Amino acid sequence: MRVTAETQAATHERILEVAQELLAAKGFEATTTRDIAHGAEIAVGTLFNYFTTKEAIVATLAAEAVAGAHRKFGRGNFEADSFEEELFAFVAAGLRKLKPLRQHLPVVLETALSPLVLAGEDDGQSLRVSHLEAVLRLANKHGVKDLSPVALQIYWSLYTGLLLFWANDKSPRQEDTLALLDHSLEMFVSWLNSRLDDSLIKLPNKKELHYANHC
Amino acid sequence: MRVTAETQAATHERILEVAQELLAAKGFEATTTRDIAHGAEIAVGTLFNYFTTKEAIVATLAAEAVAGAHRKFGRGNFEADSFEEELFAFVAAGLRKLKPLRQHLPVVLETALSPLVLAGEDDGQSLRVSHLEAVLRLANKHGVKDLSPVALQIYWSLYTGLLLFWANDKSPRQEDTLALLDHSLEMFVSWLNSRLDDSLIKLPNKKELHYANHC
DNA sequence: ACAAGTAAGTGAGCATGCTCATTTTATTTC
DNA sequence: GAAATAAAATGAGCATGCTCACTTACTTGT
Repeated sequence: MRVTAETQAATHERILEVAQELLAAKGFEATTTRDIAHGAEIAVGTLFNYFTTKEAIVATLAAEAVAGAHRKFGRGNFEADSFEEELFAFVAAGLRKLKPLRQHLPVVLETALSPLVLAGEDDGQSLRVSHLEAVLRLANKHGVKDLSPVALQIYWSLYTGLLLFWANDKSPRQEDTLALLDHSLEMFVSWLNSRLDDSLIKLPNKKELHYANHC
Repeated sequence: MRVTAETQAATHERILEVAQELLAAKGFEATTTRDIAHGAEIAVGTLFNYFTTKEAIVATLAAEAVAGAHRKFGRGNFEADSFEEELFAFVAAGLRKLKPLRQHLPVVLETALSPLVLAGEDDGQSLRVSHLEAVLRLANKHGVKDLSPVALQIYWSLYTGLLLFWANDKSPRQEDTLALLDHSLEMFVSWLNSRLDDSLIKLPNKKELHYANHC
């Protein structure tokens, strides 16, 4: 069984390699599951023993690509700039790793990047969860304690919007995407700070007010 | 030919009606294009003379659903609250119209809701473009002049993030979504205001600084 | 009134993502 | 080492989104 386990890991890896090559060469639509299976020298049925859907393969590629960046920033041995600047560096590092998949990210938006998708999913959710965990670690490191679920969701909106924009960014070196990231984070972080201030001054929470009659 | 034109419009409408019924009854995946064609009493080929893809049908349903809200707020005869409150009411009105399609919105995220998708698309882009145009009108009405492309893109990130969240919102009356909307808009509008202030005080534009070496 | 031309309709058929009953391979038991 | 058992691989086949060569229906010119 040990031999089998190693073989399985090798097959898993081979599938991902072949998929990445074909994806880069022909794009997502033109790359059929038969192609991938053939390239990995397995049957189609075997392919689906390793990945539940074609999109899951891309999701896994994306998750593995950014895993490095997550680990690097998770160790916390990065020089401590401001929260905003470190967050910027973190996201930018993730983008660099994701570059080969740039144009194929929209196809995983629905599953891997969607918020609140039914839990239990293997590789899809890992991208979202591990990214948000890394953001939380960065926040805590800079004294921004316990981001609320709403704050995390807003961050996720901005992040997925950035990825979608990036996928279609035609500017020469994707500098438009970096500008968008810069402004998004500036807005997000200063909003976080203003909320911290509010809670210190203990202003009455008025957020219930003007959506009560819009339900 | 006039008779034909009317017939076409009727067929177009019948397709949408049938699609909406089947979608509500069985969901997007379980509703086949053969089902829709059969329900509309046309051949499958005819269906694809009217809509380029299955998703385009949903996109059209969504676009038509929100058209009413767009027109209402476009007329500008709405009592003038603050920009933030009117924007909230605008988006909330859109959500109410979209309610029957709530769970099916993710499938059009890739196409209809994606930013910068190659122009020329019929119904998909119309949702994005007309929504942003309505937001621009609201902004101008409240003295927020000429939202920059970046600001619009950030708004779109927040809006699509909201729709994705809404599609999976399990809270009894989707109050979580409204809370998310409230916070998103509060952050967005106060960020807009702070940018207005900045440009008045003519601070040197520092936005190029810290992403220059992250490309 | 008829022929020619044009636009819309049609559905058999294709491509492809995914399944599942069957076969093959690996491991354990005696 | 043979039989039994478990696990993994297999690929024919299914479902379905979409196409396209052909048919049908209607308009126009004479």
